[in-house]
Amino acid sequence: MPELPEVETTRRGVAPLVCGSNIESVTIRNRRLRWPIPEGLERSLTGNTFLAVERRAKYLIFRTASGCMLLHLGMSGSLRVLPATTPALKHDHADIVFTNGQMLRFTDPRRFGSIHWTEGNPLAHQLLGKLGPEPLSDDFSGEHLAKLGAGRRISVKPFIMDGHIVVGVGNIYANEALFASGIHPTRSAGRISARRYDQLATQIKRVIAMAIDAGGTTLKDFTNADGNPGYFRIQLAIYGHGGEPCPNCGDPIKQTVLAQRSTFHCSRCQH
DNA sequence: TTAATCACCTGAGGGC
DNA sequence: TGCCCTCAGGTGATTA
Repeated sequence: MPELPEVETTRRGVAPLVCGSNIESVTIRNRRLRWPIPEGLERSLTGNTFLAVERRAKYLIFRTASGCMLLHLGMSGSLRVLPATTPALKHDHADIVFTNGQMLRFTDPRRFGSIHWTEGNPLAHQLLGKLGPEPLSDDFSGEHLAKLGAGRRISVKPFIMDGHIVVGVGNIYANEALFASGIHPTRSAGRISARRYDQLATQIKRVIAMAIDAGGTTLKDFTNADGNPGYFRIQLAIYGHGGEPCPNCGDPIKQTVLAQRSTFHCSRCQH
């Protein structure tokens, strides 16, 4: 289930394989995703060349001379570069075929992903324009969290998962960063000191950077551009360890539901 | 304006 | 073995 590190891993895997490749044809088998794949995407892409593959939040931006394709992997989406003759399977939604005999294939069983086309500035697209800073950028800091959290009653976990606050912090990394910071996930965003927000921002950066270095997180659905799983799961301290001893104090890790998401915390270490 | 909830979707896993 | 149910998750839309 792609979070920001998985998307970045996908970008790094795909970019060198598709940049500079000329698009010969586009096949859409099933337009039904979170939003329907736009009619005319085939016409917009065919004959073009991918100039660059960038990322903003969990969106991949495929730049061409005439516009950009925006792609979100959703919960279960994946991109692979394959020989153009590879037979399609049930959940293969789109193939972008290059003149060099390769193709970029988008697969998404749960169909939470999406594909868009824009001829304007992709960063100003309605889905990207109002997003918060990238977690690894200098714009994201404890000061930023403290400023936006002031006066807010919302629990800190859904607060840091809100893309308008900071992008790319999904459920797994929110659990891990809060545990590493010693902050209880239900604590109100407006009741956390500047010093603790500094710790939290540092831990969010650390956890996400580690996951990117490790190639993403392996859960049920994620494979990178080579079709191989990520390797971060073995380093998860708390996510998925409900009932097991806390690695710090040995107390059992509690599993609850907060804002409709599985939440893991240690009552002794987090407050 | 803020916070909570709903809706979308399907594979995996467990119980019977 | 097969059926049924529950769970998981990101995020925009809707509701309170």
